[in-house]
Amino acid sequence: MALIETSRTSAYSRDPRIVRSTAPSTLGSLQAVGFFPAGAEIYAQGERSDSHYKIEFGAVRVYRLLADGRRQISAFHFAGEVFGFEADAIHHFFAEAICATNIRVLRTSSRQNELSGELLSMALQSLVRAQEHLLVLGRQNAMERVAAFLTEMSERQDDLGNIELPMSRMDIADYLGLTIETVSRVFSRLRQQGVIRLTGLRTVEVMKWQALQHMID
Amino acid sequence: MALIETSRTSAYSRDPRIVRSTAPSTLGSLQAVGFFPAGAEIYAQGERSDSHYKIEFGAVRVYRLLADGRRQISAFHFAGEVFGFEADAIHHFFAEAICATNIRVLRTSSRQNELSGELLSMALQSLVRAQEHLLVLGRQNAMERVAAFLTEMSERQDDLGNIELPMSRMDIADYLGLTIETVSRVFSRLRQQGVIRLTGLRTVEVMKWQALQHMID
DNA sequence: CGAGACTTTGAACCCACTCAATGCCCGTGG
DNA sequence: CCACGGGCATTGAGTGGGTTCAAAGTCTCG
Repeated sequence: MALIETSRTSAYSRDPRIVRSTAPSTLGSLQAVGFFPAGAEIYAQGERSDSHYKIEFGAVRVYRLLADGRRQISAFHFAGEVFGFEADAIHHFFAEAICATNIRVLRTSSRQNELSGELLSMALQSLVRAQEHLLVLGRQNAMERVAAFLTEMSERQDDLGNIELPMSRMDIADYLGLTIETVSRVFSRLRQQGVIRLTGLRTVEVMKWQALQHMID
Repeated sequence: MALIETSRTSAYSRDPRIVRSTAPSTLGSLQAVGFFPAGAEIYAQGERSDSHYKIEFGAVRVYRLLADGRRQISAFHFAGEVFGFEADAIHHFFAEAICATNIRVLRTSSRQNELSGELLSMALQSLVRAQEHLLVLGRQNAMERVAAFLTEMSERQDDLGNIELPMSRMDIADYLGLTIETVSRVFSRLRQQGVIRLTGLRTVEVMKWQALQHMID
């Protein structure tokens, strides 16, 4: 794969080699708990894949890179969710911890049928989310994308009204197919319109749900 | 769902009520073969979903609509493929035949485990395709999108070099998140550069594979 | 051969990007 | 405690690729 390490990720995130906190030793079918600090790589495109990953706490970004460094985050995952499904035992994407994250590795059992009902269900949820995100990337403008993002993040958290965003503006931009400047400008515009309040850099309070919903349909 | 019939689809495709050629009667677990002429609806967003669909011949588009008529095709499917996976027994998308198409309906069996291994595999293939398409829609320009499209269509057909495109320019545009004018302009540019030849309106011959590949990475 | 549907081409516009500078937050050290 | 610094985030000005609007061309099927 002609995928290269790019300058944009230079600083803090990729270099430190991470040691998983527990050994992947047990001979049963699910095991191995690992802690990943912010920015740590969980797996890389091209690696062999024989596991799924369940998040115990924290958050994960799954993404792809072009040779010139353009990045598309295909999904965010949060506590309780499972990710890392692959069709052919090869990882087609990169996965990194967004913040301090603990992950349980679910080794794909040879007796796959036992789990496949549950796995199928979770994979299908990922499929529907990805296909719905195609509409956002293909057909919605910047304002609609951010509105859709805030709505999605809110729906995936228990606390309604106050949204915690563990990811940076660059992560949001790379998820929405925008630049950080555009994301920032849209946040500002929503703030000026009184639709949201930025209670912290990574916390958003939605003041006018109706206005937000009206933007995405 | 606030999805409305839009003016763009006015003319030929949606109105004629289609009658499936065979009754969905049998009491076993997989049955009901149906023929769909070009433009016929296979299922609609919001309908109950208790089946998958296997294409015997023909081609299908799966898409979503916004209230104002903007459309995003999330996937094309061809002979031999299975589509219509849903996470929660409700269709989240529309599916239509692109051309004359025959479809076998696979009723989701209550003993889902028997099929789930195979179904899981096909669903995962759809998932990987959708996630890879996110990169195209989020981060690639018009030329790169068309090059990726031609490459994908070629890889999914046996005949290399000559690509059959059953779908219209509008379908291609709505798959790539572009307008028909842009798609047409890019085709023209590729033709002028000698990269492709348009042997028919719906047939493309690739003259310079290397140039095409160079565009997408 | 005519009509409608689809495609191609042209010209002007606009939204998001690029480039650039400033601001903010927080951890670190004097 | 405050000054400094680095990493993000915000804001501004100008540019450009794709869209929009419009018209001409082409294919197909009665």
